[in-house]
Amino acid sequence: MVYVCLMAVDPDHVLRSAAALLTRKSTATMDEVAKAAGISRATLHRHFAGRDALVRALESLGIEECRAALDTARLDEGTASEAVRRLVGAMEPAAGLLAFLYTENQLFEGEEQNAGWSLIDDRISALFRRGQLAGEFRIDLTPAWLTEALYGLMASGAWMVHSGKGAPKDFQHMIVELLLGGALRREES
Amino acid sequence: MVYVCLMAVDPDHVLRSAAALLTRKSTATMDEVAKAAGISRATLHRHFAGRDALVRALESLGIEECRAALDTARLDEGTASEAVRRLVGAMEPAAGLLAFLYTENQLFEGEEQNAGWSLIDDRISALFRRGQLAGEFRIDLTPAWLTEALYGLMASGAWMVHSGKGAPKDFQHMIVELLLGGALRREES
DNA sequence: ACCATATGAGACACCAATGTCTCATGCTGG
DNA sequence: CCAGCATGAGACATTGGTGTCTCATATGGT
Repeated sequence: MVYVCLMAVDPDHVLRSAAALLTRKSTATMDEVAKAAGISRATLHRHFAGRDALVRALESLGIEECRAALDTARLDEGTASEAVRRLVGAMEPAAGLLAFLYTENQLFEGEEQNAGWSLIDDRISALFRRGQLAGEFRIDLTPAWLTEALYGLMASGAWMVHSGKGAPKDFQHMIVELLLGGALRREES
Repeated sequence: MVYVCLMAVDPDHVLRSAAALLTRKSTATMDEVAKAAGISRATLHRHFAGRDALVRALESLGIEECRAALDTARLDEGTASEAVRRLVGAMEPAAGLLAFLYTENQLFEGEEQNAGWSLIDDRISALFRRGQLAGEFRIDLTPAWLTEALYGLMASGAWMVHSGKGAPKDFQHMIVELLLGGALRREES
């Protein structure tokens, strides 16, 4: 007879609470993370061996959300511009978590889970490359740089929204318009 | 009789060493910082009361470098586009330090030294606003967002160079072209 | 009703980094 | 040469966070 999850704590809920907290305060202690999730530190420790394990799990969550966003954005359909717009919209909910991981991962430099990120980078880079081949995007900016810039702009956008200096509803527009159109005004609308 | 700095350690040299190190490893200990500067931890501690004081000093250094970059870029001269290009070029040496402070300052949220940053933000925002008033920049992206985006792109650029995925010589071009022109290809060259 | 399991609360040792101290050793100016 | 001071090295206590443990309790299945 197998006893499955009696008063089980939802690990996903814990992860999302942790993500929300660490997004705001990246140095939050295990105790704070536990309180934020509404559980005790002991229980938190039962589900995640330690802080490293927690961050790893958060990284996996981030990778998974990115993958899901990439899927729902259907990068192969329509013009590359439209795909970029969909992508930014789909990734918006994960922007805060990504910003946290973006700054945290410099510590795990040259580690293992980079494979997961590489896949995501590749898919985004491929999108920009598709736009270049279609004559839609300029070719003097490498897909790798455009990908990195997309991350940076999403982090800036998330920071702007989080600090109250920008409205969440403008998130997608701000990023897409700047990334694709740039700051220069165009005569041809 | 006043004895002035006999075997004095150059505080500026210490700060720059610390900046270079913390740019790469933001969690470096005081011991590592001291070793990087070629001094003992005791001496480091004599010059900077603690880690907080060190970070504060680094923040002041960053503010000062930004101010200097703003001055040398002569934001009032020529077109706003040219001024932006000069600004990015002038700020490039400080990009790594800025990226470090950018992630570190979320801890000192709502503190005092923000006044220094506000001045810098204002000058950059004013530049973008000037470009808008001159009909050079589009008006649907706020100066505040353009400023934030500039920071984000510089951080991404610094990361790209630091990780070896991009050449330092491309730093200015990558950022300015994307920020001003965007990713879309233009028929009118 | 009973038992198995997960949880909460707390105690505990441990570790890394910090901050403070002392002392010996240099160097520099007079 | 000598006095004075900054430095380097190291010892030391302290702190904050972590990881592990135990025990009491509540809950859900049988």
